[in-house]
Amino acid sequence: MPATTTELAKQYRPADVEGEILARWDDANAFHADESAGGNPFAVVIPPPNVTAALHMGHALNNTLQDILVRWHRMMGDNTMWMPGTDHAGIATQTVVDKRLQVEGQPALKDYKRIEAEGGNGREQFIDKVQQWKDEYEARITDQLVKMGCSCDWDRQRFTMDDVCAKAVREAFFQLFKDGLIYRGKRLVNWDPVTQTALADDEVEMETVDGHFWYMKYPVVEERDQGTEGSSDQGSEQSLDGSMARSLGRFVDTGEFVTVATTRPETMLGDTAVAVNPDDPERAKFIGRNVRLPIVNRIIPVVGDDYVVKPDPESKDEKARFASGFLKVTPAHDPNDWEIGQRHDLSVINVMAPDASISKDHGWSDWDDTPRDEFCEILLGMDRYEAREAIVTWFREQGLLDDVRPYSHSVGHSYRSHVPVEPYLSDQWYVKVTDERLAGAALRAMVADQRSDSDGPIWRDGEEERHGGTEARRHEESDGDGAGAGDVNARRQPSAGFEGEGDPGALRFYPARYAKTFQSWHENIRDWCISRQLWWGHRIPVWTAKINTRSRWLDVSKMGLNRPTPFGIVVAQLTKLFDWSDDADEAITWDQSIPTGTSRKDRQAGVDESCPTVIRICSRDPRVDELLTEFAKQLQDSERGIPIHSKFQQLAECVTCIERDPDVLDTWFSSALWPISTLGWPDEENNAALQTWNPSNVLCTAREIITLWVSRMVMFNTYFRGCLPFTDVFIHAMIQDGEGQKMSKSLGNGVDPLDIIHSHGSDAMRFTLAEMTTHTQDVRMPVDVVCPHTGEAFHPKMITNKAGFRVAAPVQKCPTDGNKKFVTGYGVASGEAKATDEMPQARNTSSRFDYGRNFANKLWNATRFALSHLEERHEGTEARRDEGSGVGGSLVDRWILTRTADVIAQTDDALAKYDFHRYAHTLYQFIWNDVCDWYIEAIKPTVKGDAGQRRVLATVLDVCLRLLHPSMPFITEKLWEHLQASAPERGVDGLPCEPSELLSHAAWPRADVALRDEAAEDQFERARTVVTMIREVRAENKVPPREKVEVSIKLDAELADMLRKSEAAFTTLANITIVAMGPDVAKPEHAAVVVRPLAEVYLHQQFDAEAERDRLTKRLAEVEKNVKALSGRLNNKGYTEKAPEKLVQETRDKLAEAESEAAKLRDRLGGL
RNA sequence: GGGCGAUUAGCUCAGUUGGCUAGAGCGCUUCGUUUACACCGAAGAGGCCACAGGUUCGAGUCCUGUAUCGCCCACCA
Repeated sequence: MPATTTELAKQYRPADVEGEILARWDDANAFHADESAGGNPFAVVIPPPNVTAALHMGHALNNTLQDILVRWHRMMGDNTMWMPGTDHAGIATQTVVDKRLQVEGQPALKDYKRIEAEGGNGREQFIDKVQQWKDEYEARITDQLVKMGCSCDWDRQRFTMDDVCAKAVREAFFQLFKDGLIYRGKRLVNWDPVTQTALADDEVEMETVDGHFWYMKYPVVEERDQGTEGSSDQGSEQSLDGSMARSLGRFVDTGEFVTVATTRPETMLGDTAVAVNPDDPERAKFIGRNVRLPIVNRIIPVVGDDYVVKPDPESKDEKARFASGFLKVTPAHDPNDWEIGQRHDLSVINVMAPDASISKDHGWSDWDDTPRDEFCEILLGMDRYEAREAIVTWFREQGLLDDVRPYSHSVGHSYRSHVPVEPYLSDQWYVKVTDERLAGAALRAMVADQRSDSDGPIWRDGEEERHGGTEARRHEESDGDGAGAGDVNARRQPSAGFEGEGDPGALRFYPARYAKTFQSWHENIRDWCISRQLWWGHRIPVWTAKINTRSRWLDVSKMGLNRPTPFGIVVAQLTKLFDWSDDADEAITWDQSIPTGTSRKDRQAGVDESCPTVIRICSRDPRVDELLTEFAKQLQDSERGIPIHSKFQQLAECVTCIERDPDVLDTWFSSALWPISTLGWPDEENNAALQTWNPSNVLCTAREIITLWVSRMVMFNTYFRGCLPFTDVFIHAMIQDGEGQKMSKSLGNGVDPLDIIHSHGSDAMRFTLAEMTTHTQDVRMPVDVVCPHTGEAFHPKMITNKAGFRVAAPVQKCPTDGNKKFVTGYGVASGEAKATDEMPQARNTSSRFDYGRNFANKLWNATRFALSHLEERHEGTEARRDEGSGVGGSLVDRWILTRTADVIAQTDDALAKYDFHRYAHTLYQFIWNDVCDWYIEAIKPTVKGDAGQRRVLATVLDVCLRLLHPSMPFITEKLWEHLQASAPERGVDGLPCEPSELLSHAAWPRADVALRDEAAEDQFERARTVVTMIREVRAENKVPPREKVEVSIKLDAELADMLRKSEAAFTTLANITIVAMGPDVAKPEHAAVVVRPLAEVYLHQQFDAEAERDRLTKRLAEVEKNVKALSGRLNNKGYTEKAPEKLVQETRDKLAEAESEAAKLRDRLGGL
């Protein structure tokens, strides 16, 4: 295509270029990777953005950095694949959609829940609504990524809930279940009593609340028929038993009291112990005794637990100042108490209904067994805060309230309903990540030099005991395989990519400090709750069947089965139906359910392990779900007398009821599989993509996600494939606003990348983001607004909002026309202002991106200049390499080539270390200062007639475009097209420039060491110094820049010779005519003088005594200061004796030079 | 409460094993529209490197402590 500089606008206009370049890449399917292509594999998986919202600046940063790495490796010839996709983001998306439905006045979640409860398909209907949202935002996110220039393999785009990923999720769940690493257990969840759902931890907002500490007295009791002393030993054991409480009559108050301190008196109804610190000298003696819980009259033990803070009124620790030393233990309503309960095997008594009112019907297991006061019944049905008032009043009236002290503390609130969350006991699914095979494997995955061994053994014994994985352990034992890590690896299929870099033990963090976060997380990890009471997500593939206890054993032998268990019967039936033949073990597994009481005693009550009443079935075969759905329906129908289909009859004899688990999996479960699910795992056979690109090479992410995501990917990838998900983890900074606040939707300070692309262009955004990326944690980006009336960008008027954040005032005035107004992102987000036709919403922008925009424009114009000269080769001055002056023969040419070679090396080094700042900064300085300010200026007088020089120019430009392409893909691709047309022959010895249709596919530059020319660098440096001297004296003497002046220069012969060789360049740069130059040049009359060690420059006919005296005096002061510092250093004996000789010699040389210059300056001053 | 980071020019930030006469971009001052670029060029001004101790011949850089800001984790006695 004919391309001439006339086509290039005087200014770079991104909007004119970006669309066209995107189309070219698209036409060429430029970023599609072929797994069979060979070469070093290089893979990156995108951290899949949530489909909750459009991308913001943090995503722009994250994806820019990935794209830089990906484009770099693609150009280096690696088999490069960047996997794009999005995350379904369970609760966040469900909530956002629910909110939108509410705002739009449409049926919302609660309506669909009602439909579902009434037997309709509310669940499906609601999921459809979420699906619509997902489609909309997935498209929007993809559009944003495309417009940012992300070179993802769009043919492979995935979504965490698409079929491919769902298959992986199901398989992973099945395997973990089968291996005893998934279990069902009780846990306190963050319960929102208003919306009546569990909340994830990150959906809980901490707010400081002014409350009180109440000090309540519990009477100490002892058994009547024993002495007053030493009754404790057997009492504590037995008091756990409900039968003990029934015989309260055996206990009498001793008249002693213990005083517990609490911020939540209402939970005392559920107390099952009082704890004291065993090291507490005053109170430890109570351990083993019992107290009577007032109101309820439950007899509860005093236990010793070092969690309890010892009281100390002088302590810095607020808790110690407020503590009474006795801690009431309410396992059902406090997470810490739950832990204490686990340690001491305490009963768990839940005294609240899901709406957080006091209730006896949700786990108040000893309601009928305690001789409670009548007052207890009055409390039933009260809201938790009413109950608090009532209970405090009761204690006061009974004289049992010791004290009340004001106390402010932080309390978790629901981000949805804004009420305090209630820790609430419920059944949940867990992954036993505390297992050696998971957390242990994650620790072993770390590269040795980043792992600190400070905290004893990597794996601590007895961990699972503390975190309550009892059921899972039992299962493991019953399976009898007790699979250790070696076992796991043994049955994994080894794959081509497993050796070397991807081996466990190769995981490395950049910057290294984040390895610590990773390590300590795994050393203190708790089992992972993976069930969520939501609709949007991967549904848990488990069916719960109730066993017909009457018939279950009778017919087993007659049925001819070799599995005399209810599970065996189910399997036998399903095997027949699905023709699994001998592979049933591979297709289906089960978990004998234990009634989910919470103390060991509860669990044991009435449970005969050989005769479970309920089994949980998990299958890796999705067809089972369809079949069991049908079966479940038939079972229901059969209650209405409809006969069961013959194929289900045998099943129906042993199963009375079956239903699918209603919960979905935590979003992070599918995210944890992302590196393998996207590549088609679990299919290993003939799956070249998986073999090639797993492990991938680097994960780029923000640090907040190390625990949530990185950890789990490492554990799962290691467990399922025996290799790492990636070898490098690069953690980049978080972008804050100009006030140092996190960017967030609610503050309206988030910036849409498309807004920046609109105001500055994609390349400018990317390059600036790269330049901002240092190895610190956070970077600030002041946010400006663009007046929608005039397009003017300015810093908005800020206010402090109610929560104390600095935000843009909701309504702003146009800076040029005060009558026109507009609203800001904060105004809209906070609901304080609404966008209208007269008052539209402003786009955000930031002047930070001027840096990249100006640089893009500089590159654009430098290229325009270069191309206008390169085209002239058509006019008959056809160049052959090494002809005439020779390629790179002149000093400036040799200099720019050696600089180019140096910059290539620096660029490689920076990128290899994920040092994006240095990458961008190096190129910025090189292109702007070296290429534009010096090289191009220097060659202006000669380039037209010097074909060799044009070759160098074309080569340097070529290399600049290649090096810059990863960060500025659009402008460089566009300019590449023109360069191809104007100068198809490029490259010099030692720096080949192989042609390529697309710059995206061009080879990464590689320079021969022979191109390095230290002499040229040194010589050019001296020439540059002389030019700068001349410019300085010109400016001081107010010589207009365009005026050519006559100059004589006194310098040594070698330098004079060199400058004469490059005279055209030299005189152009300084805009001078040389009158005389050499060691013997004398100062002419009426000449201005500038003196440096290197040379003395005389500006003819510019003598101005005053300016001269000023300049020389000023310089002399500087030099004298320097002399003083240098000689001071040399006079220090310690320095000359201990510092390296080379350094000392350098100092001596510098001093000599400075002294010589000082002498000359004094001489000149004397001559004035 | 535990952990991590930051504090360097008016602003946003570099400064890699201690050797610094401390740098960049923006902003500011002076000059300038010579045909690549005013999103530009030339020349300049501007810093007790948060504070206090220590190690060292030598500290922006290493150690200890203090202050302020930010982030992550934990946290309802």
